Amino acid sequence: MEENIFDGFLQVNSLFSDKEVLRHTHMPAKLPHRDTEVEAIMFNLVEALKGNVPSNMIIYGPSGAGKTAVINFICRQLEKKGRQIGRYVNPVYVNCRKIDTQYRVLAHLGNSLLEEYEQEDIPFTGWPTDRVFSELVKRMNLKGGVHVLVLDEIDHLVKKSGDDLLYNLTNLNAELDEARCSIIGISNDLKFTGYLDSRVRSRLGQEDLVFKPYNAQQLQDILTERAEVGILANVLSEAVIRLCSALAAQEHGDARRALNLLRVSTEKAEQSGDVVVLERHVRMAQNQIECDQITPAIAALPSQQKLVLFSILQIEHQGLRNIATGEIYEIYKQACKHFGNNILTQRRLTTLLSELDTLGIVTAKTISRGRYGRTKQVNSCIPNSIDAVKIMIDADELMQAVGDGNYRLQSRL
DNA sequence: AATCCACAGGAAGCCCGGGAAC
DNA sequence: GTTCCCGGGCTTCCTGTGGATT
Repeated sequence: MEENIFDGFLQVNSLFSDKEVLRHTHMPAKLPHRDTEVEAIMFNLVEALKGNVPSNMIIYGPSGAGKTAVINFICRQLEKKGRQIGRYVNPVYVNCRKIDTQYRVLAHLGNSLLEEYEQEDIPFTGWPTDRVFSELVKRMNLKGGVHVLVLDEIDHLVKKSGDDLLYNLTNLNAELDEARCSIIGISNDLKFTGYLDSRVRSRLGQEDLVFKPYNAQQLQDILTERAEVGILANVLSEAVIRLCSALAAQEHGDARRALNLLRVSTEKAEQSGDVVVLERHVRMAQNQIECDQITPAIAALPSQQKLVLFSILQIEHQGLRNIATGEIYEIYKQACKHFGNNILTQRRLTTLLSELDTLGIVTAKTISRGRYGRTKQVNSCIPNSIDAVKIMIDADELMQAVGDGNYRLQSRL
């Protein structure tokens, strides 16, 4: 038979029985260690099934604490039950990190109510916002019932574009006569209501719920349960599961991270032709996950942001750490000249720097050096195994300029 | 205790491209 | 076509500030 490059890989015996189960997007039939949270939310949302309006809620908790999973789980059940008993309950989920302006959230909500009425799509731009809003009201009234609006990562939207949207949405019930709605906000930031107008705060935060991060033991339970379904028997030792749980527990109890770790570790074992997962596979997986996250993030950076990162790396290349904003700006200007880019203001650079910080590519801590002023103290956090400069240059036409720039920091000579 | 550095980061506004409405 | 609106990227102008130094 003719040889094919896939042959060797096909013959490898998979260690998985169902890999999907190990993805965080997979919805298990029950959610371990979240009983009280599920109950609290259900207790409120059951009002929708009785024809009343549930209270608005805010749900807090760090990433990977199961907030989104719990809400999605309940919403599915809610919708199903509603259909069974002939009450129209319509949960709509919006991720405010992806859909991050007032206009787009309203348009998304409006378009999710489209199907049966042959209305037009609300265009992604063009209309005045208040027209989108009244169109949304119209459609909700046409549908009737109770609409449960889930706004995930709501703190992100509020920080970016203020609380106008929430002001309007919490006022929705005053505009609706044939339908009712209630709002569930999900936030990573415990202090996020501080950014809200007091009226919005009181209307939105009728009920709060805080998700605590999972501890190592709870993560272990979650992993064990998923592994029973997703991974073949005798592939995993208890020690491996305990290690994955412990590592993820250090990362503020992130269940998503724990699942990834377990899945990738098993993949690593599979690739090395082993039939059991060992501790070293977990270490490999940890590395892999880190690289997988950061490489595309760097490649996808806008050119100007690449130049900022490039400047930081140039300075670090000279063996310096804890770089000040002014120093970065100095090198950044040289880099712009070298690559023939226009130079942005230092104010703009500050913002770009903060964005790199939130992306987790650098850490930028504002410190005071007393008489020598306040500044950000910047360090890159890219693992050594990644050649960030090469990634950026490969991914960007504007950075293909030839020759070595000779970057010098006057201030530290 | 007062000063003062080197910035942080908010506010407003400009310009542009994309699109709707008239 | 003109005129409206949104949002992103950016500049300008500005006020605020922690703590070493005076």
